[in-house]
Amino acid sequence: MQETLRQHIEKIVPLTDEEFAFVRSHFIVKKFRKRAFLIRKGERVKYTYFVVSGLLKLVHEDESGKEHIVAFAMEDWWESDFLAFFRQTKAVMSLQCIEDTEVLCLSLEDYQQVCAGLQKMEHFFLQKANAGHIASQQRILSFLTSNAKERYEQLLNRYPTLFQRAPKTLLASYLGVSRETLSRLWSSS
Amino acid sequence: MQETLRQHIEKIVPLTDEEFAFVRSHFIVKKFRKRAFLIRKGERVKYTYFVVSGLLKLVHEDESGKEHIVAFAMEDWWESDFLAFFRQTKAVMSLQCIEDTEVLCLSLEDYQQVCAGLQKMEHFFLQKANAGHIASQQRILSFLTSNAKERYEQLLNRYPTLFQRAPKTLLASYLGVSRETLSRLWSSS
DNA sequence: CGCGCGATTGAGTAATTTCAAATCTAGTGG
DNA sequence: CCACTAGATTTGAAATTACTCAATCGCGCG
Repeated sequence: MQETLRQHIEKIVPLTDEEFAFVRSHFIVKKFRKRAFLIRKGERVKYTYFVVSGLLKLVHEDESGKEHIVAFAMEDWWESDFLAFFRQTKAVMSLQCIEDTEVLCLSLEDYQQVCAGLQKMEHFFLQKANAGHIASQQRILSFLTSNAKERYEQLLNRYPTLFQRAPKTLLASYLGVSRETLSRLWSSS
Repeated sequence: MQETLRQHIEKIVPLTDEEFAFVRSHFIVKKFRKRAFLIRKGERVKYTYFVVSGLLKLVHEDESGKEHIVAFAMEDWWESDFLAFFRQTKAVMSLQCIEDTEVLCLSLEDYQQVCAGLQKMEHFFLQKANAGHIASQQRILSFLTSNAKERYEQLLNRYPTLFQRAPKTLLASYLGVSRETLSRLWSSS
């Protein structure tokens, strides 16, 4: 399982065994069952998570109790309520398992120690943060320029397995339309 | 003008005069008139920009020629077509002046040299990238959970000067509604 | 076999868009 | 200082799109 992490990091920065051991020592492994919460809104956000296997949803609940999916997270993704994590405030969103999931957990303190102890890792996280920023901007762009059907196709192109792994209701929530509308768009293509 | 940059950086990492001189030496100053383009879609993206003064829009044009505003950039903001900048590919978006604007330009090579030459600066950019990622996620969240009127109020709360500085058509485009709809929401509050 | 969850379908309603026309405003030249 | 024009904003009305709520369908699991 730690091999997943190592390969993931080495796509960006090569590590010696010793260096990886140092990095690895700051993470702890956790396993969660389907429907379990890694982060609950209102609570403190202890970790940022690297997903080894499984599928998660980052959701925000509005005043009327409706759920909105801000992001999915699958193998090789980092996820958290980043605002709450970095600022050490209460979570605004929840992070919940769609499937049984295994993650590597990194606390803010450990994150800082890894960055401070190994210059390469700060570089790695910079690359990841930039990639995350870019990905979010792409998603904003798709909200502005594409209708729900096009967004649906883009999503499935990028992450074909989601179609099998997540109920359509959740995909609709991610795309920002009702499940009924998604269903209708679906049949009309 | 370079003082603006220094203060901006020192909000996150303190710099000696010498260190700042090193950083500063990698930027070049440019001034643009209202309506001028810093980045044109289809062209190479040479720089990431730090806005010293003025106001910019990052826009994407869809197939039908309609403009969509991905982001505004004002004093103290960093902006670029980051995907194209980091990957050194053709711009998908354009960056254009809404007002006369002064920027500090940083090429990818200089960006890397600054990071490599001064650990603190890599740390600075990491903080900025994380902040940018978080801000984009907040915007996605507002698309999912708020209607156009609420998004409009949130925008004006966060950036009150935009109301004076940008034509309403552009605000509408940023919010993802037609200018007519924005006008109507506006009068009904 | 029947229960329950997810997905679909239908009908009516609400919100948004589009296109067109009317207003308003700031800056310019006379 | 005023009239004029270009750009920005507002308003109106019809058409489209998406939403809600309710009912139905389909399928896997106990």
